[in-house]
Amino acid sequence: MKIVDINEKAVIEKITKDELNLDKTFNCGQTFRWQKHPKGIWYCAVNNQIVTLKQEEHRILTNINIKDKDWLVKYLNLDMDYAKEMSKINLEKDDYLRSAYEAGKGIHILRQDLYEMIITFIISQMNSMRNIRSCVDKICTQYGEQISVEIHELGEITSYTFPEPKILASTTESELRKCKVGFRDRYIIEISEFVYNIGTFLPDLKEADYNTAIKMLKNFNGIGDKVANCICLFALHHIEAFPIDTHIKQIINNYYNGHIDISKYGNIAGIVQQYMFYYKALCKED
DNA sequence: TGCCAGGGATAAC
DNA sequence: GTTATCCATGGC
Repeated sequence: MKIVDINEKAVIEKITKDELNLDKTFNCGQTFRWQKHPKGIWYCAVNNQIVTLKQEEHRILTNINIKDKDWLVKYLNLDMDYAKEMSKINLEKDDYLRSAYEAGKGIHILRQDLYEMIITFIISQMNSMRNIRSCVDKICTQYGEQISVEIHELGEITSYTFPEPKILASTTESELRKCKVGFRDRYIIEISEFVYNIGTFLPDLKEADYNTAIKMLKNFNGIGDKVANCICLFALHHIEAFPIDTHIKQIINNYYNGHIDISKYGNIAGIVQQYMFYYKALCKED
């Protein structure tokens, strides 16, 4: 894999769907904002711009200026060889993971915006993936900023940014409930107020190690063990984090005799978790 | 209709 | 330290 410059746009060369699969990566439950245009191009308002990604057989085309290639590498976690990492895990006696890895190959763990992940995974509690996407959509269209851009193959496309903490800190519970977040309204407003008032909090959280980050996050109402681990995994890139939700619990009960020793997955337990989650929740295999 | 969805807070023991 | 109940909302 390498990134080259074609007409000032970054192109990811020599990358297959087994190495990075955009469909799986954007549909696997870690992000709820990327949209796929009918013409097959993924787009989303991230990094203060509309980013487009088009997967071809051996390369990925972008609208990103070559100057921002470092951001792209970090966001898509192109600086990690997933096959190499997985080769360190013994799959021989781990039938479920072997199947899950085969199904989920190509998923990457994104490095997403911290505040967005905090709010998104507060919304995720006791909610369906479909509803989470709907809530996040409504929050962005009601509170975010509209961005439009002209893309050669698509014409003008429009997307909305995820709102800044300041915006949700100053809304009301009844206004926020128009986004159908239900009982999670006060959690969202409370943490938005805190993040806005204590400007050092998010930077400190980014500097913290995994265990410290979990403790800092669980201090808030609405963030427990599972949500804290999702935030650590999808925003802070603590890829040792292993969120246990209702699907993972069922996997543990049905395929691991009620207990799983995640130490055998070393420091990439989060990647393993994501293969399992994708296989169980999104491949409809049973 | 009742049950479940990428859970967590609270009260009760 | 564990357990039961409730919390909005939508799909099936």
